[in-house]
Amino acid sequence: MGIKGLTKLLADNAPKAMKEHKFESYFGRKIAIDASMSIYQFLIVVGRVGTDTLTNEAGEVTSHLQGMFTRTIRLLEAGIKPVYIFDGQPPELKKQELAKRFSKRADATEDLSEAREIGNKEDIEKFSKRTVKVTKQHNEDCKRLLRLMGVPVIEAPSEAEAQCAALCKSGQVYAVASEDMDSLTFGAPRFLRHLMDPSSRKVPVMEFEISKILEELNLIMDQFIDLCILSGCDYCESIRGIGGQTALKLIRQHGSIENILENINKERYQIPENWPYEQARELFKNPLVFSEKEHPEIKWGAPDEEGLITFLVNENGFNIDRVTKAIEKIKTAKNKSSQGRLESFFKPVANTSTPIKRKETSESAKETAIKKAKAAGGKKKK
DNA sequence: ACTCTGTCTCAAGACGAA
DNA sequence: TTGAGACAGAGT
DNA sequence: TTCGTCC
Repeated sequence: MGIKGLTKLLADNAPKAMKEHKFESYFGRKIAIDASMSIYQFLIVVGRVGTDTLTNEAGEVTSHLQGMFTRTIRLLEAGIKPVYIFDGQPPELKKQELAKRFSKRADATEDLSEAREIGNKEDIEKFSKRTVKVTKQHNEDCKRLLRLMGVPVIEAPSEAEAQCAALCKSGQVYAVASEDMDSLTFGAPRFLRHLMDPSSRKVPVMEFEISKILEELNLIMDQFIDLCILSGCDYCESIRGIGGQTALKLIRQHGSIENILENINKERYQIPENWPYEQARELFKNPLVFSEKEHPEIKWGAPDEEGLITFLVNENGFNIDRVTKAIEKIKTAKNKSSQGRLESFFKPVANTSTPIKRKETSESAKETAIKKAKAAGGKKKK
């Protein structure tokens, strides 16, 4: 779930800390990406018609491979150097949350068989999406694929998001790309949202810098973490009746959760029993991650052409022409970006963030989108 | 009236031929 | 899974 | 731009 409402909270209270950037401006940059999140999305959506997905001869799902393959090529073609981070063991505190998700999936499985009996297509599709789970096998498949592509893979000891943030803190990558706002709470200095979107949608890449967020909110990192816990995170409950806005007010007023608890009206606000906010804070502040020396060196290599053909074509039924063409793309992209990042390419574009709201009424949605795109494009340079 | 929270719903990739 | 948007209801 | 296909 990430941090509840954090995007909106930042848009309202720290708009200058968010900047729009062009996808192309990340040429030559090393970017850390949480793999599980992507795999999950691919399994849900790639090639799905009803309950069917893309599969190989043996009937095993290949949607995640198709998705990971094409997306990674897109990144490489843009000159981006991705490194994928895989999840390890979840922390104890998150187990409760995971248990909830597990039972939801179980419910969905029941709903699914019910829907099957009735034969409602839409329901079948809806419920089957909810039963999707990223398995060990999916993860292993993707690791193998990425290694064959010459793209580095890191297996985190615990939370992938935390490992991503650590890589960014130590300067091994330029930024963390994710849709999960947790990255900021883990202290990723530079965080990108919607990195993958701009191709098909009109959403620009949104870049957050934690230092600017802290500056603009006038908080120190510890207070920001407390703010996130109060707003609602994966590790523990929050206080009913307190959302982002109120949390920010309270943190500004009292400085820490401890002080808030001392001063708050406990008649009005129910503090959860045995509230483990201190442990949650510790998980954000000092998460279990590998240091630079503890994980393999991050290197981008040449693709293993034979290996890719064996894996994708022979084992998973991919079309050989497509794979061959794709390999060519990888090689071309590699040559182009091997000189690294030309700084002259990268003119600092001073663009301010635009608060994102604006309601679109039914039919004019398309038009509005076009107008927006034009307006944004025109404003950027002057 | 206004602000905030909580609950519900929805949609979700990438490509290229037409 | 994730966020966002629309809505209702509670509190100020 | 839209729509069907990828496996």
